[in-house]
Amino acid sequence: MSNNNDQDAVPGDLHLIYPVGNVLTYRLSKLQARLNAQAADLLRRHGGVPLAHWRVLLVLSSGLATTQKEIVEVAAFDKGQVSRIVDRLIEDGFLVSQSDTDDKRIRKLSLTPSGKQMVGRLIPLMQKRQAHLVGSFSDDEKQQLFGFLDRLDEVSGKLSLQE
Amino acid sequence: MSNNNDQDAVPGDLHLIYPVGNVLTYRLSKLQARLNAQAADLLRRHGGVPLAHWRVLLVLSSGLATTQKEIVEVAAFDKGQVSRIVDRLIEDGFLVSQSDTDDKRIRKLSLTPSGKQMVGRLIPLMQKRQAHLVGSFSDDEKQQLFGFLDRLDEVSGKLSLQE
DNA sequence: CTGAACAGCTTGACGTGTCAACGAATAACG
DNA sequence: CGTTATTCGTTGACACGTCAAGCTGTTCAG
Repeated sequence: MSNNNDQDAVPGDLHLIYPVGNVLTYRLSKLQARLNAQAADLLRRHGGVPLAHWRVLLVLSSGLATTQKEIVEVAAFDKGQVSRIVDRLIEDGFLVSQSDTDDKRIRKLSLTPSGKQMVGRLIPLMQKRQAHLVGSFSDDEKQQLFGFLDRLDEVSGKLSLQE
Repeated sequence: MSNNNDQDAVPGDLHLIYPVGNVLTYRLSKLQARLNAQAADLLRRHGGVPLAHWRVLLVLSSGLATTQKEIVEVAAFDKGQVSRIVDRLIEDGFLVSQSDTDDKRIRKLSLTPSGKQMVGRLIPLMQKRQAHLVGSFSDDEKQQLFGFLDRLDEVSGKLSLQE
């Protein structure tokens, strides 16, 4: 509270803010960037698809979703993005859709042989990667890490601070 | 390895992969998304700039950088992105650049009064947010969390796994 | 001094993510 | 029934991020 002299606190050369790298959000941001780059690289080198496409394929191949709505629910993706990615995956021959249902809005999605082949080929690599990532963590530590993430998830939603 | 029967392992309905939400990278991805949304929201509601612009302004205001090269080094941003963002910030009147140096390639950047005012106004809010985020963490836990992130940083670089 | 190497920055192309407006189909309500 | 609300999906607009090619200016070898 009391923003009385907030901008008085800004002389010529400013705040001596935290060194950026120590701020949680920057750390997470950078880590995420590196992880994404690593995954994208792995996918690219093995003739795969872009990362976001892969994630959609994975969800579909797992059987947890067969429609775009379900993909959105299961994986918390944006429905617009999913719509476009599904289009691309169909163009690329990895998916097919049948609107056969009695609900004509719905696209029932399924992998083509080519799509299954791609997923089957990449899954072992991606699993190996996951193992590599958490490999140095004991079960206890994993537990703790995920607990921390859970707690951050909670506070990352509500931010009352006045308005 | 031995992809002998990878696609044999892909019947009609597939692998029963991990439930997505338990995979580290998905968790981080989602957390990051929420944190970004929260920050962007805060900035928007207080008449601020887009998140990426804010990050550039913050680095400049901290005195840790006065050129684009330095911004890139300090904050690990992409130089292309920084170039464009700086352009925008100049257009928007938050920054000025002088190429006065004896090296004519360099843009020396500095905040305008308007820029300083904006930063001065938003910094307390963003600090409050950071405090909110790590508020429930004891010093010990913070230590641990950052330790975990460090370890993940390490393994997020090298991925030998054959090729 | 001149040419090759390099440094700072710009630009293009593309992928990722988010939001909001919209269309079409279905469901719900009177 | 028919109107209204809701749902699934599409589309446009924009911000974010990454990579590589290209420019201009500087440095350094010869």
